[in-house]
Amino acid sequence: MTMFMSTISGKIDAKGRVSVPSVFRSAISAQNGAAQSGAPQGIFVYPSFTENAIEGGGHTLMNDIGAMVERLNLFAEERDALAASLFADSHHLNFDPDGRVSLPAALLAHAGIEKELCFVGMGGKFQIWNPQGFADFRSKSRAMALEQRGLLRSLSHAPPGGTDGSQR
Amino acid sequence: MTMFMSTISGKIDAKGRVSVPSVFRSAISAQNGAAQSGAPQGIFVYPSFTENAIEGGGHTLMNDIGAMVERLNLFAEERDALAASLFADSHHLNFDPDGRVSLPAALLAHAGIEKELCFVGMGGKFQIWNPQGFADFRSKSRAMALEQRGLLRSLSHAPPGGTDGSQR
DNA sequence: TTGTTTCCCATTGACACCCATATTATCCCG
DNA sequence: CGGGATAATATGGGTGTCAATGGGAAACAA
Repeated sequence: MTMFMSTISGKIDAKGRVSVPSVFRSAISAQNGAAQSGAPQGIFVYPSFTENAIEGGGHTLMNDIGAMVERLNLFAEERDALAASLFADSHHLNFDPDGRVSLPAALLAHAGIEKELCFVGMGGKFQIWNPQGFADFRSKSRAMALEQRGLLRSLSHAPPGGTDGSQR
Repeated sequence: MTMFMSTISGKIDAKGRVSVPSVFRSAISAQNGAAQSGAPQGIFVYPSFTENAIEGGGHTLMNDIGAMVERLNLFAEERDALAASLFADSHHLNFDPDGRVSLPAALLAHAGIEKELCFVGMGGKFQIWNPQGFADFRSKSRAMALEQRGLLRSLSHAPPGGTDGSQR
């Protein structure tokens, strides 16, 4: 399975375009099953619920979110409300012939992005951050991850590191 | 199963390339199931959480980590933080036709590597160290191992390649 | 018109591929 | 057992290709 990883910085040009890193584009075509030549290529993006960042991914990501909503045992009203809040702020962005997209102004505002930004791989999805904002988030995350090391270790039934127990 | 073992030194050339020792490459193709002709070759690397070293391995290593995150039943916030810590600093590095890779500058900085480095086998994964840093780490490990002699003795019937880290 | 979006092309720079050489390991033969 | 030949690896460097980025021209909207 192909996953989004690494952190790649970029910037928005005078026309509001951003290059989606090529490694991310490959991951997306893998997700979308690049088979269909005429298949609509591009990414889905929406504001992160918990952070000041933009979140995005390929088709499968949006499908998973839809499936999750369906699976929840909610009254029709509640489900509609949830679906609305999930999808209302979501956008499908097409690649231009050079693999660039134009991020909607509302999303840029939510993430506090002016010109500089960075793409952050998170496995099944990715996020787009204001570089400074991500630096802050990262140090917080690292602290949390360290606290959770025991939890991580107990969950990995087949730790790759053998007997030494050190898990990253 | 083939595992990473022994310590091999190398250096970074003017273009930032390093030869991955051939014994490690063999171990990796074994891990990746070299069968697949089109299988993506290369290594996954990320900064060690606990040491000033780079850590790496084959596909299975990253798959295990991904599966681990999937299995976590956390609040979105915690999960994102964890995923960011795990994936944002991870990189997939392709081999050039001669088995070399280019280590990202951020990782080199984390490990304090300029030109000289050494690959250290750790069973299911390996580490890349600044040679001096590893020497220091090893003497510390040895001291610790001595203190734990009782523990070692109780493990003496375990498979070789244990926790003492002595190689070469 | 004016502004916005989409496509296309040009430049730059990084990286991948290829080849050449040096060093080491392995094996065969004398 | 030693010498030499052969293969495999490590390392250095030249060059072509591709990704990123900026800007211009054509389609489209208001």
